[in-house]
Amino acid sequence: MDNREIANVFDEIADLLEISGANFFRVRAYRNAARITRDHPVPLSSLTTEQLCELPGIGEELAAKIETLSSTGRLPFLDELKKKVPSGLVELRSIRGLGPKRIKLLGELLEVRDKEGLRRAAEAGRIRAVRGLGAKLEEQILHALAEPAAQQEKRMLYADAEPIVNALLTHMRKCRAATAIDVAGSFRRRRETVGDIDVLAASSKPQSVTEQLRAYGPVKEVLASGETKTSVVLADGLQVDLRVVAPGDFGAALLYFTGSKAHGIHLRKIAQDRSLLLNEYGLFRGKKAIAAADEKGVYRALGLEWIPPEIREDRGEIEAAASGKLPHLIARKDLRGDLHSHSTWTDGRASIEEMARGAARAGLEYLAVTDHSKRLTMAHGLDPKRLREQWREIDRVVAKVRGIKLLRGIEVDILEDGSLDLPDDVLSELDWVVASVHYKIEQNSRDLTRRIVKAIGNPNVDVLGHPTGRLINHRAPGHFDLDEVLRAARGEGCAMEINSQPERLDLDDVMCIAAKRAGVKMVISSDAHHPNQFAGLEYGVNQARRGWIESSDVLNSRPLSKLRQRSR
DNA sequence: GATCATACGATCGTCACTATTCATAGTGA
Repeated sequence: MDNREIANVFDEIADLLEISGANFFRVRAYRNAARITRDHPVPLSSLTTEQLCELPGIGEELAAKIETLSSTGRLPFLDELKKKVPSGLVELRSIRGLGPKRIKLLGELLEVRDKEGLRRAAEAGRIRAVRGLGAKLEEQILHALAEPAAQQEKRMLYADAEPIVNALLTHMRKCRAATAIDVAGSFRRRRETVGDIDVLAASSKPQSVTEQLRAYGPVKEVLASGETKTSVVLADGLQVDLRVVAPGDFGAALLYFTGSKAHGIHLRKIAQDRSLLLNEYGLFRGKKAIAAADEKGVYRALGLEWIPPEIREDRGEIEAAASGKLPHLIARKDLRGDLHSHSTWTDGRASIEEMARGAARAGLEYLAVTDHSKRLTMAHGLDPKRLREQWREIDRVVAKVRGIKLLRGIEVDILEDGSLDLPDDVLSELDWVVASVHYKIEQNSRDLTRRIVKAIGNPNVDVLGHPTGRLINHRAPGHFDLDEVLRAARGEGCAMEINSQPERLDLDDVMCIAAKRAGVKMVISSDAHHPNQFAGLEYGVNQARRGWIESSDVLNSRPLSKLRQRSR
């Protein structure tokens, strides 16, 4: 089992323990372990018991469970737990108003086992009869059960949320009573998906700000609305949480609501160690606020440099900030070129000339035209003959379009046995070769690892394209031994792509950290199929920043002359 | 379940909002 799978087991245990009424802190220990496991850049199966116990939050008990899972892929403890708790109860957590206590109660008193049982109980009016519950909750439950299932769970892609957030902020900023309006939460941390939108306002008249949100056109439903806190649901299903604080508290509140949760908890612990109290209103010594108005001031008062939101995940950034060793995260302006793009020669929607002009408009100095190879028949992949014809077209565009250099490239398919879809003599004539897996990605880990390592070993290959092949919310990442692939990439001087397509963002943040540790260079690519997709490089940069990536880690932050000088 | 450290047993983040029991428990963030 790899780290992700172990993390999923710990989350499952936490879910089951929670509704079986276990100690709250025991549940939290499992959730914490899940996070640590998921975030760890090295396979836990490669660590000794002592090394596992050194991880903060992992003790003897959890270390033993990690070892059992790594070696056998099973955990008797989980199997036992599953026998005791009906699995249908877990999904009731997605219903607003139902937490562990009430679910346990419903299970015991009304013999509810799943959503269907809950529906029957609610329709029969048996929920309102339970002491502590009432008619309001019963209505709320029926309302939630009537929602289409698809809308309930999925997190929205960052790129899809972006225009919604921008429109919302524009509306909120029209409110005169607010001196500042900003977005916090996972959106501010630039996570690849967002669950809800946290909006923070500074105002001495919270009522006016609350009214501004409630009057927003797209608001479909008001979930809760108090003096300083309001939650609404927009027509597209996205939840918005508004918090209003006094202008003097804005920095502390922004820090608090940006999260992540783990980052905040760690900061508050540092505050405690210094006999201070940190909450959303400020950093206090006794009753005296020593910092609150701006984020930088709060970090400074805790002895820390300001930490960019993208890396606030408690993955070592606080220790780095304490010792002045924060990374200088890459920015969009650092990118000088784009090394993955398509044209109408295969599945792109614009000509090479249009793509070249679009790249120039996006401020890029060079662009690799990397259409598909012949195996990808549905994209009309190129064979050697058509590829050579394409070079003449590239030469024609180079002569015509100023301000951008074009590279002859290919996105060559990695075939099932790890060989490439074009002969070496053709590949060796190209300026830039992206090698990608496009089919049979679901093969077992051993075969997929061998396949990728073999492709990386071809000296013509410059970068591994969208390494895991995942599509967020649609296709799970391919299963391979990341360590082994990174070792091969390091040895062969092959880079890893960070694909900027919003549903790919592949490598993900944790894998970026692993690649950097392994000494592998990266390439942030648009994979643009249309000129308007060069703007999407921003999403790849976001992901890279979340993965602690600096300009020096990224090949296409170099000028073209330096890119070509790299040694293999 | 992990961590700290009067080395066994206490502590683990904090706060707003809602519903119902109208002072408190549960939830959600």
